[in-house]
Amino acid sequence: MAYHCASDRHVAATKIRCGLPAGPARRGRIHDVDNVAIARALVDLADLHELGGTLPFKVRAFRTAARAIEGFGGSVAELAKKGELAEVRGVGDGVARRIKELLETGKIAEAEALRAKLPPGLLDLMNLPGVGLKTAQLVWQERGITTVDELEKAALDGRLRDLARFGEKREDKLIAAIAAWRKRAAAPKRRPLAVAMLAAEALVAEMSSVPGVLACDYAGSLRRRAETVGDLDILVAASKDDAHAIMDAFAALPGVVEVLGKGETKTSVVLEGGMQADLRVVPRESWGAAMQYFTGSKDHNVAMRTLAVKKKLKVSEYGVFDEGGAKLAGDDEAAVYEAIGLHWMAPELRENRGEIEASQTASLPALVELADLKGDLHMHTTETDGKSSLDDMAAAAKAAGRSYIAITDHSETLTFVRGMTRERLREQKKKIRDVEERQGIRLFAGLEADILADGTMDLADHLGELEWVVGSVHQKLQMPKDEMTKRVVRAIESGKIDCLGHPTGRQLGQREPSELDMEVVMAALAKAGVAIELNCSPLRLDVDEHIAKMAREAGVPVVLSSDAHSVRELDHLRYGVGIARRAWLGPAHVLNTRSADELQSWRSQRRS
DNA sequence: GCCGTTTTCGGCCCGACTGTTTTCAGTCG
Repeated sequence: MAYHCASDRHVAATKIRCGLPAGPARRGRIHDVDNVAIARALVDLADLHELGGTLPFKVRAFRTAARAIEGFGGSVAELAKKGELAEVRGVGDGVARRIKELLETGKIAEAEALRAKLPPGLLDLMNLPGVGLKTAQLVWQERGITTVDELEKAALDGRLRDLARFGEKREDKLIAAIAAWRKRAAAPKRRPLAVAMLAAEALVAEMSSVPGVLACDYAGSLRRRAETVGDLDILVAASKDDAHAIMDAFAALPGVVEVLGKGETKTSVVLEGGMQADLRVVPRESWGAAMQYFTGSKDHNVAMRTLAVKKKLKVSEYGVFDEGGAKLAGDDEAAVYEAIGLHWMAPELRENRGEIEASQTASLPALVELADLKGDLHMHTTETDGKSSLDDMAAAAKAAGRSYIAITDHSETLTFVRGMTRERLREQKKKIRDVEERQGIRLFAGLEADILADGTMDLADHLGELEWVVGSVHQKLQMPKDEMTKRVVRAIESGKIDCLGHPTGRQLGQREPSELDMEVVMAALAKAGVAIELNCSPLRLDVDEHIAKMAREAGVPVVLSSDAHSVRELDHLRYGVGIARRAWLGPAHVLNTRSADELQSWRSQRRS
């Protein structure tokens, strides 16, 4: 969905009740109102103002602030306590005042007052595709319709067709839109990065072989490597004469279950599994400008265009134009940036989090790349819950370009995966030496040792014999924040682990992260000289980009690990690289960009 | 309501598609 990935609609459509979290254990802890809840309250406020006829720019300001808060790294509630809300770009005095009220009282009186004036259900109408402010107001005022159910009934009865700018066709469309909306409401809205990437890569491969296609690639939040992706944006460069046939080919691809719309430049389809994909056909000479435009993010593009306007230039998906309409750039993405006085920026940086300023001053960071990763320090074998043998993992890792790996099966406590005992670890170490020699890749005899409930380490007296130890929490993930923080800090301070594995335990769309005071954990890591894992498994991506950024700022080395349970999963590293780049990590911030020898010397330095 | 190489007022991103019109409003991305 182009640069609207974190769209206002998305936030609004997945509304949750905002206010104080329920339950005796958390009562009164106002700082638990998180960024997402604050953002949703502001989107609600924007919707209410919009329906109430408030000035559009004021409505937009609330939405901008909501987006900024949703994407903000730290805790906005903490900032509010310190009176530093102005640190968030897009939050001024007005929004700060409303946030404070929300945190103190659990609601915004202004929103409640507006809501009281409006019939309940009206906001839901605006979440329907094709229904915006004007239509919602129209059906409410002219037909007294305030709920989706009423709207559906009116459309089925043919009671809408006489309204201004309505007709039979629109009625039919609305009925279909409501059905689709109901269906979608039951399905997950955003997919993990890996799911989206595999689908997009398949689409790009198919479209690349269609006659007339000069170039094809994906853009959108996927190109920016957001951890979850809403819609896919596929771009094709082609001449106008071929556009029609290319659209037909796209709509007829295997895996397409529904065509939502088809025009000269854009076709939208729904794929099996419910994901939406949009194809744009652009002229060859606009390829760079189109890639730039449809990669987003929205905030990045707005900031970039605002800069262009100041220089009396106009930027669109067709190019950069001067006042006289002369085209300055378009076919090449880097040239588009250069035309407005900026350096090209990696897509992962394009979130309007300082990258434009960095580009202006030529201080953009050099970002880590997959090829920089010399080793992979977390993987499993058939010895515990892996699906591939030690031999196969070593061979596959070498083939993938790694020069060393750590074998880190689970520890004894995890009985349900036949966790490793001391004896089996000693046996495995011998085998590792043998495989190492035969396969010609450096192997570290390691372990993913469990951090027990009290913060002590499983097999604690054996860890000193190992060459790489990942310490991870696998059980009792739901501890209260204070206890969990103490538990993890104790493990870090034990001197027995090299890296904290999947630190929050989250699984995208499946399991919420454990409650953890990350600032305390990060300080402990920095002090003890222990690394933090960015687990690249597409279901985890743990830690996220915000925590990875904290690590960079705290000087804590980050380890990008596949956590592979089969040879195929060694490929997971590429997803984590995207997250690391979004956190502005360079090769120097990532520990496994170092050689095996350098890694060992890092380890021994710490242990001395 | 926010913000500043246009700086405390006066701006605030731009184009395609759809369904309704017969020149365009509304919606979306």
